[in-house]
Amino acid sequence: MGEQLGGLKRTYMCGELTVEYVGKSVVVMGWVNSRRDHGGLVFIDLRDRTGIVQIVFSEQVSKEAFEKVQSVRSEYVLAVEGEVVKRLPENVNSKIPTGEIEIYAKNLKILSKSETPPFPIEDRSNISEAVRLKYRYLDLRRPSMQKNLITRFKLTQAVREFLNDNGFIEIETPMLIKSTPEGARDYLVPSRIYPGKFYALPQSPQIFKQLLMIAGFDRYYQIARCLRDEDLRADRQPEFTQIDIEMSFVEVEDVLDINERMIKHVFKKVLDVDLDIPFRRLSYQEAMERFGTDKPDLRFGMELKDLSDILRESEFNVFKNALKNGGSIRGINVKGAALMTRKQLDELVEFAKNFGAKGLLWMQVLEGEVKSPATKFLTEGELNKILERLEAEVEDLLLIVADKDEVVFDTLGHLRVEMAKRFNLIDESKYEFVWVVDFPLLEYDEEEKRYVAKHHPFTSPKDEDIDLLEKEPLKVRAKAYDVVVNGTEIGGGSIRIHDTELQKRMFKVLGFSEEEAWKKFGFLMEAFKYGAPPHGGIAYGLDRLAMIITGSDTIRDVIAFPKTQNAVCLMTDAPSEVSEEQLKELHIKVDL
RNA sequence: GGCCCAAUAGCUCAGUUGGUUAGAGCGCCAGCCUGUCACGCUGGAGGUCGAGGGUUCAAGUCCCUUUUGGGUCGCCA
Repeated sequence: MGEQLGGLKRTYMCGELTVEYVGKSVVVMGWVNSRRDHGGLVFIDLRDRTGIVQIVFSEQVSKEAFEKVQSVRSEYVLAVEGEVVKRLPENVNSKIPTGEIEIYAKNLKILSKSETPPFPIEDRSNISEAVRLKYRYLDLRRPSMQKNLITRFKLTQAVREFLNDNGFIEIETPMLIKSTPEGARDYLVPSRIYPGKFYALPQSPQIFKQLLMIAGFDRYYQIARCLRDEDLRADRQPEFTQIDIEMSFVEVEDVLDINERMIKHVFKKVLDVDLDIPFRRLSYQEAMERFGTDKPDLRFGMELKDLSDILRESEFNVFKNALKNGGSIRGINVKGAALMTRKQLDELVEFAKNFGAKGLLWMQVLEGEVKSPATKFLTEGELNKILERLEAEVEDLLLIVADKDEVVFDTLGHLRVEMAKRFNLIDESKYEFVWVVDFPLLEYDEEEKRYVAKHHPFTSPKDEDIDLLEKEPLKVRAKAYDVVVNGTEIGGGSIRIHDTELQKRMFKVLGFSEEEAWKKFGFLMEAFKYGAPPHGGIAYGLDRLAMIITGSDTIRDVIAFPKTQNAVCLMTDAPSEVSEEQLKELHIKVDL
């Protein structure tokens, strides 16, 4: 059994001891990072969240402590009382901040023993995700994970600081809410009191924040947990956190402006990075045409170029069909990549097919010739114009896709990023922010055979496009915006509809009958009747933002207890079966 | 739901064309060591090769099924 503290007080954290403390009697507490036993002399590196300090045990200092330390092993929890001593110059460890001093141990308490941990508690070993998640509390003991969670904390502090100073009020909204159509699959919670009825867990506080605006809170924020029952990715967890913000009496520019200032504040506070504001702005249309995506990575060029006009008269069937079907022909220029092998090129074609492209046309621009499966189908004039349009030079690789616009953009957009990664074109030290604005309000859902909201059904159309709502729904642009950094969408929002009539028209376009709309969103429509201010806001993916700021590859590394790709918690084994009694109480029969 | 990668000692991995008793580094255990800090030296323990089935004289290795972890497309307003 471990010893009790017995009144012993910690006086310093391990990482804060420096030469300034030489001569002081101190008490430190922490975990054994490592033990180096030299027989007559034992070194222990003691670790807490602030760092590591070396403790020296020898018979001369304390026979009792020296004898006690013989049994100490990795990850034992110790309290050490001793004197801070300056190390001899030849013994200084310049790799750690406390490396100029050490503690001569006079008194040792073994507060807790530890079995040998399943993996070493250090940053340099890369342990499989499964083992890390099963022993998450040990994984979180590693310095890099501690740093990540502390950075995340600083991030939320900086956000709160800014919003508090700018008149925003933090308000909580319910977790047990009404299930509404549209959007992601809900997590459901059965009601015990009302057999057969369910609450939903919120996908976001969207409707509640709008109701808070109607209630007159004017500026609201919340760091809110959101839940969506959809398939996971490196940057998606079933539960995640949003920085949720809403403001009254504002237009698009007002929202963008205050958010730029907030992001600038946060980056300064957390990373000491000075961002230039205002951020660049791109319309959705322009983002798609130049980068093939609505979340462009602006740290490098390689922009898409439209070749349709050049190939208008082409006899090549691939081009002809694409244009005939209302599509386009576009390409990118991968500088200096011409010398790829045939196998690598074939792999690129396969890569392109992932995004629905039927093929990918490559052109190797070589000294005096262009190697490509397409050259024989092109006139010399066409070829030269393509080279000119893509600013091709010797050793460049041109990649061309002809298809529906949607497929062309998606394929080239992904190829652009993939090639930039392969050829190391990305400056990792940069933060390239951009607002993508003027999103389409609606898109057509082939499965459901109806229009669906691209953002959400409360998003306001642009004033000048309102009249197109019924006539040409796909042409209506929204007062919606996303903030993108380095190719990752970290936040998005919109100015909302605050008018009952317009909201009704919107529901109608979405294919809801009056009754349906009223049944699902009646409380909101009702609220609109009593004086709704113009309002809008934004929501950030806090986890993604933390991922960017810490330079992590996955949001799991900035979440204390994440789930696997199959939405399982390996530590607690959730989800799990529940007792018959629990099910009975909820009037639920499991049908497997 | 589709596609791709991985699974061998506690951890990270190697294991050739199917062929003797499955290896390495780290960790662990024991002994030695008063200046290490990825301590060192000597010795030792440790394996259901993810699981099931098949082919074969013989399977970690080939085939099928399956489970788990990861990546990705669909999906995620």
